[in-house]
Parts: sequence; C-alpha cells; structure tokens
Amino acid sequence: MENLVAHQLNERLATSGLRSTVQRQQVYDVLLQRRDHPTAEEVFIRAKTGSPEISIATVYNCLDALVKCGLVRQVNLDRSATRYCPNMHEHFHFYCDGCGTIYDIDSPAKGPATLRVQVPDGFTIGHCEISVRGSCPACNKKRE
Amino acid sequence: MENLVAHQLNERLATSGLRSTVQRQQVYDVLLQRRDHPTAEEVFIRAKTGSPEISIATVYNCLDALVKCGLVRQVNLDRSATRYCPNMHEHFHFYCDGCGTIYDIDSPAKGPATLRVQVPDGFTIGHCEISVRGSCPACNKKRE
DNA sequence: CTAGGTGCAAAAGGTTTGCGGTTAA
DNA sequence: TTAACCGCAAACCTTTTGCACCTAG
Repeated sequence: MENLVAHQLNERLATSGLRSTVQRQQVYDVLLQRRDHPTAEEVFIRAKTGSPEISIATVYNCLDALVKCGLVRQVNLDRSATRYCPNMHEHFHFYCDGCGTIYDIDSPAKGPATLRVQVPDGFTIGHCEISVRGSCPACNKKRE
Repeated sequence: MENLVAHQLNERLATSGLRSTVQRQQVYDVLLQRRDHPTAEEVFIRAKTGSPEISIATVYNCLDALVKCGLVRQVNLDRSATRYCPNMHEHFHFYCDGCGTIYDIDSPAKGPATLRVQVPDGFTIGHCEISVRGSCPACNKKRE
C-alpha cells in the first residue's frame, strides 16, 4: 500500500511540471519514515543506506522539488541547517532547548486560531511562520 | 544628547559583564541611525565610513555583545543573512516580497495579544518568533 | 596589570552551481 | 528524442576561529 503514497507523489510532481525519479521517492520516504525534522545532511545519510550512490546535491534538489510541489515544508530555526517537515497541516514548531526535539504544535480546534496573525490595514499575508523555543514536558519533569 | 544613549549602552554592557568599546558604540549608533534591519555586512559597510579600520569579525562580535546585553534582536528570515533590530518592544516582522522592506509590526494595544502563542500543557515557552511574508500597502497599491 | 576586545586571515558550516553523463516522458 | 535530472567537485556566502596585538577597568 505504499504505492498509494508513491502515486500521490507522482501526481503532485507532475502537476508542478516536475519529473518522478527514484531519488525523489526515496527522499520523500525518508521524510515519512521518521517525522523528526531531519536536516538535508541527515536525509542524505538515511537515503544512502538504501542507495549508496545518491549525492548530497541530489538530496537538496529532491527536497526542493518536494517543497515546490507542496508535500514538504522547510523549517528554519536560528541559523542552523534547514530542516524538512512532511506535515502540511497548519502548525508551528516548538524547539526544546533541553533535548533538541522539534515538536509540531497544531492549532487548537477551538478558540481563536493561534496561527493567524493580525497585520495592519493594507498589508496582505502570503506566508506566516511561528517558531517557539523553550522546554518540553519531558525535560520539565526531569528538572524537578 | 547622544551621550544619553551612550551612557545607557555602557550601563547595559557593564551589567552583562561586557566592556564598553568605541566599536560597540559605533555599531549601536549605526543600528539606531537607520532602523532598517541591516545585515552584519551592511552594518560593517556603514560603520566603515566612520572608522575605516573596523573589521567584519569585530562587527559580529559587537552585534553579539549588543544581543547579549538586551539592546538588539536578531531577525532570521529564511536562510538569508541574519538581520539586526534595535527595537526591543514586543513585535514581529513582516517581510514584503515586493520591495524587500522589513516592517516592525507591534502587538495591537487592544484585543488578545497576537504575539502570545498557545502551547499544550507541560510545555514552557522561552522565546517566540513570528515572521510574516506578504505584500505591504505601498506594493499592494502599485499592483492595482 | 590583565582579562577581554580588536583586526586579520584562514577555516568551517550549509547550500548552490557547472558540467558531462543518464533517464523519464 | 530531449529536456530534466543525477553525481561529482568546486564555488559561494555567512559566520566562526586562532592568534598576535591592544586597551578598558
């Protein structure tokens, strides 16, 4: 049944005028297997275990293609390496200073949409990114 | 009366265990003169017109010192060079895709604080950064 | 006097690019 | 068939580092 995912990927690539290649499927698989927001280099390492001949330039190219066709989001925290996230639901990122984990935080179903930011009249929002740093529940417990 | 600013800077540096130097004052002056969120390189270029012997490493060091003592904020948009902002009021940044201007957007005095983000129980927020991309009033008008 | 800061140049990430060969459509 | 893509290596941009000299406290 992973053909379902593969099929969806191919369709998305096609709609964006991009080709379906084995490398792009591998890179997307890597992102779906462990949704831990890996960097390009981490994706490269994981992809290499499956197909050792893949290159880092290709990984960047593939990640770019996935971003272009709307299946993957880039996550930028500070100046460190860009991370990649296959969760396309509206959410923001919480980086734990204690353990380094990045959590996806979804907009609460009820109440005002936390992810909608207000801008003065005349401005129009194209894209909005929220990132929060702090301590996660596990690290907070440890500290007690 | 710029002595007032200089005095405040020195005090802040001292409280953080940092020394007052002419370079740190120059860099801070550059940031205050035009609050247009320059990159380190732009600060470097502007500072050099006053004192041509300043080095880029020193500019980075000074900006770092100013961030450490709470007079300046870093602004990271995408992967481009870090920008520096001497506005320490609670606000977020709006980047105009049309003209490249970065606007400071303040939290509206009334209504729910837009800059406060909700996180699930157990998480504690240390720092929160919001950045929005879109089109500014001037560019929206032009497009009509 | 001396810890901390400066200037210079070299190195270190992270990402992009150029190019000859390969492949999806 | 051919434009798009791959792999490799070199280049690029931003930031950091090492080191000898300098200076604020």
